[in-house]
Amino acid sequence: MATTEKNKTKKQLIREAAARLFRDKGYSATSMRDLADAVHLKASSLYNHISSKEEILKDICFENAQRFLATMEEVERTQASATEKVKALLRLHIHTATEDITSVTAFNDEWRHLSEPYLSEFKALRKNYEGRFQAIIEAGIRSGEFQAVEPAIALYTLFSAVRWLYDWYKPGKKIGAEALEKQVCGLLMQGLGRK
Amino acid sequence: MATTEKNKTKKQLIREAAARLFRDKGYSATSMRDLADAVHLKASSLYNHISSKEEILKDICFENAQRFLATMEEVERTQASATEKVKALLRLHIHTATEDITSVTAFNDEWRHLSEPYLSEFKALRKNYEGRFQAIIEAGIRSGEFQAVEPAIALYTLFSAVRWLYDWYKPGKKIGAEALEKQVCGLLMQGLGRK
DNA sequence: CCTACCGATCGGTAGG
DNA sequence: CCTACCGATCGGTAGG
Repeated sequence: MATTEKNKTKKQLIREAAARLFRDKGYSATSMRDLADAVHLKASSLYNHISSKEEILKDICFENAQRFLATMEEVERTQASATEKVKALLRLHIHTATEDITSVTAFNDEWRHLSEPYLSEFKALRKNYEGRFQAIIEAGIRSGEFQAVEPAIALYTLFSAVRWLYDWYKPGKKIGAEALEKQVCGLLMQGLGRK
Repeated sequence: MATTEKNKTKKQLIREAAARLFRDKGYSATSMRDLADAVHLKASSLYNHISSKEEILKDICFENAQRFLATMEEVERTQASATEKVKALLRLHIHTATEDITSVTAFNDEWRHLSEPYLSEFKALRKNYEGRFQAIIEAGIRSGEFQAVEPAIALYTLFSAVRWLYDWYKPGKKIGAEALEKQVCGLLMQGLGRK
């Protein structure tokens, strides 16, 4: 029905405006009045499209978690080397950080404002993803592709190394998306020092 | 006077409890009642020691900024190679993240809740530090010590690569502070891939 | 250091 | 989709 379609669109608009506000001010400092202003509604009208502030956060967090896990599944199924697998995941992180406004919320700390049982559920998904990422790193160390680092340290260093992108990479930047991925991957895989 | 000494101590206790709460819940989600509970006072009694919630944030942010700039000054004065300078700064970041509870607030995004003119002032200090860090990276590229990466990309990658430490490095961990610094520095300078 | 309390703002609902 | 409004909670003050 047309009404359903329209509602869906509006809900999507609200969600994206919310993601932008959560990124800029944080979840707690974003009021429903702020969000309403951003989509040119009164606060009470938001509730025709969403059921609560937390629902927005929850949807954003879990949608992103599912997307990352789906890519992990794909990467695991390939017969690529550990190096190629890590690079593929890094590219996913970089690409998402620069292209999807909602990903920042899900990965740069706002998920902690989820209440139970969502908080535990989200943390479990996150831990699952991290564990599988770490397994790839461990396989790479065993195969001799990677240096003999502590896998957990490597995992979290890679993870957070790309966390600045969301507020640095603006459309106006001279560097292209591909060049950015190449530089960051290169830096993390080869290091800053010259060979 | 004894009273002054006592007040100072209590103020320090409040500040540390605040830093812990800001880290765990974020600045906005931390209420003065939360903070009062943490130091076993009523909310109104906090105001005998501090003048506002934002004052605590402001003090934490600027104190950390000054400390980082002071170390930058020291590092710049040495005649060390770019590699040694970058390592010294990385060690500062790693050490601070694991040892000083207040540093998280200043560097992991809570500073954005400062109001003007403090916000602009803090951002200027931050930009100053980043510019000087980037100059060291540029010198290292010119001298041939570093790969020919985009300096800004290298800067922010190093910067955020250590941002996970504050919630991972707990006293119970088996890895020592020195080993941690060595591993993270090694990873960022040499990369994950084997030579 | 506390009790008592302030106006402002919060997320959300009622009712049309 | 709006006006009108709810109880709860916010940062902070008065006064002792």
